[in-house]
Amino acid sequence: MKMDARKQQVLLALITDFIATAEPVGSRTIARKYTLGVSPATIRNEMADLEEMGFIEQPHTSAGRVPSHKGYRYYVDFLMKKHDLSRQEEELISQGYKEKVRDVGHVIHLTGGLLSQITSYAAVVVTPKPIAGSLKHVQMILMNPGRAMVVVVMNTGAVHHRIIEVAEGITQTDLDTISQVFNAKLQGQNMDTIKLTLIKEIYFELSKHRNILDLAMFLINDSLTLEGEEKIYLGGVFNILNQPEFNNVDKVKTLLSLLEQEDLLCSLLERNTEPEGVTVLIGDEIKRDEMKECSIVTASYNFNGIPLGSIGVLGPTRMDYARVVSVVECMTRNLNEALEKLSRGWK
Amino acid sequence: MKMDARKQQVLLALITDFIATAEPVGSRTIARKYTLGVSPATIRNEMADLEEMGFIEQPHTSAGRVPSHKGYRYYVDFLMKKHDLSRQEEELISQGYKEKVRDVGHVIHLTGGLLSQITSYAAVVVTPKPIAGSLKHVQMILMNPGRAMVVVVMNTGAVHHRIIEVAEGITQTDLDTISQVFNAKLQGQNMDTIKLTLIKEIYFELSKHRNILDLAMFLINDSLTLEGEEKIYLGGVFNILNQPEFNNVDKVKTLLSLLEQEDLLCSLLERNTEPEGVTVLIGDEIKRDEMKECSIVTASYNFNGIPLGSIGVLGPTRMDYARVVSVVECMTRNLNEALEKLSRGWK
DNA sequence: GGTTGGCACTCGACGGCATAGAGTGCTAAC
DNA sequence: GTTAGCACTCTATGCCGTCGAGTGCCAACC
Repeated sequence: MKMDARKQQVLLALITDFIATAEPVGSRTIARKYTLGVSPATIRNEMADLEEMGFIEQPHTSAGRVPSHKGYRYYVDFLMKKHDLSRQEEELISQGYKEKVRDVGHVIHLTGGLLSQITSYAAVVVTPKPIAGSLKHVQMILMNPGRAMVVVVMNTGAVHHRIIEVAEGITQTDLDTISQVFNAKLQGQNMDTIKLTLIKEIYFELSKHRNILDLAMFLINDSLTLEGEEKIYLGGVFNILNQPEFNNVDKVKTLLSLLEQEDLLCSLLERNTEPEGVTVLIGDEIKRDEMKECSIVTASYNFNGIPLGSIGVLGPTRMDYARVVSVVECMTRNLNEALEKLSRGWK
Repeated sequence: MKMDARKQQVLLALITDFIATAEPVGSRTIARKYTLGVSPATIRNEMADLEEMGFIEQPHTSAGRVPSHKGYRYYVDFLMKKHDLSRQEEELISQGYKEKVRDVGHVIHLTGGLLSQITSYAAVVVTPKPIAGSLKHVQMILMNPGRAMVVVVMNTGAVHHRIIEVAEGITQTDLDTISQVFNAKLQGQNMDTIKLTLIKEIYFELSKHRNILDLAMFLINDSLTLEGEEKIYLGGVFNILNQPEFNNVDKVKTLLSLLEQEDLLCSLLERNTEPEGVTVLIGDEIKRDEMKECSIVTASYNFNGIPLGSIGVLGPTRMDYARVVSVVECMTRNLNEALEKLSRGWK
């Protein structure tokens, strides 16, 4: 069987209607609401074909049709017309970013809030990976004998810190020395370079301070590997409870228990394959049984061309893809700009 | 009408049973399951009295009785027997804190996770207020012309940072000078003292650097007032969806939308009046209509005797108060110890 | 050959009804 | 003061019949 223009029209009408109403769509409804110029009987025939092709399915014999995941996929790839955001929405977004921006974490939070507010679905935003960006400043502070705090500032504006154990004899002066060497040698380098090529150089430089050499090595190997420190912003979860597909407490429960596993959420968001642009994952494409009735729309945001993290929207498979994709695109642009501003200064 | 010993027995039995089963409790049930030595008819009479006194109520004529908020309050204040935690639970908690502790934020996260896991309700933990504790180190880093990052490290191990705008002409050397003065003058002071008494001193000290004086003043007034920066850990929300009182999606929705308002949650947790020990807020005592079917058990944790923040458990009014109070007490103790360790070093 | 109207059939949603069961309050007896 | 008995109330449950939306198929039509 071949997909022709009229089948596309019917599929488009059906999905559009289902997204709007959440009710199975019958042939009569399509004939009445969408002017295809044919009778319900004809549409019934087309629908039977579409069902055979796997694009739509029937919850039960005497109900209308509902899009399948394959149907949504076809819709997103070929049929969907992105409509531009309304004046009002554009306004809301740029207004949100007008606010005085304090730091990266703040911007992330802001973005998540806006995203869920505008789309009425749940928003997920992953904060920058520490390895992204380059090192701006390292400072070590002796908290009390045997314990020091390492503070690392990245050029992205992200600040990471960690408490480490040091030998009892180490003084703040020793730590200052190390900090200075680190700053001199490592400033402006990105994390990969730091780990791979510069260990030797520092080793040499610090050899005159034999007593603190071990500490320095320890620092490089342990403290600066700040991996697994991504944080996540999750907001607007109550939004998706407004969706009729979540009027069942059990479904809400499985979804919520999944959303509380931050690391899992991170890995989901990082599956956006396209470097530029928006990725849409529909239903079982997420490869998680608990989310087979959900879809995720993600995009990654950049800083100086390096992908820092991702933003995403999570909703039911019956999500308004056209709108959400537009919003995510727009938000990514705004976020990139905001980060740019944050790093370069305003005027 | 006067509360006598037998009325107390009946009330205790009724509340115990209701907490366990979530079903209205009838006179027959109490007579059968709890050996009070009297017949159902007598219990019926006592129950009629208790209802008149406002401790219990009837959902409808032909149902058993259910505790009122007043009843729970009486239970918590006078009847409840705290049972010690089981060997297994104690184990679980201390095991959780065995893990290598990285920083304050990490401990907070850990605590929240354990709390929700053990109680099977939702856990809320407020991170330390920046004003608590004393200043350990200030560092200013020029990010690019006109923008600097201020990093403040507290003796509690908390690290706060913020980006500020500075005059274009300011160099890193200028910032180092300011940082040095700040550190010399402010180290070991708490935030209140800093704000109130030391401005003058620094003003004097820096007067030789006229050009950066304005910046210094700005910093003190703006950047160091890190208020409103409390973060919150919220976990185990899906737990309370297991409670039968939340099998209605509407209730879940109102609760969730409330829980997403972090500032509101903070203010709820900070209502724990008793400086030492556990505070229980029952139903409408929370003074929030959306939470009139919830209770909150909170306690505040300390560092060197200063209250830093609060931990809390949120569940339905039909919560197992005895158990939760014990757990919160135990967790507070453990958290205090962990913070102590974090600040003093292990051995 | 594609399109259309007609018709029988299917299946879930909804409302009414009867029944069962739990629990109470009252009364009279102990 | 306590207890047993009894009539009464109210909800939950399950069963049915009806209604309506929607389909699939068939025959007629352009």
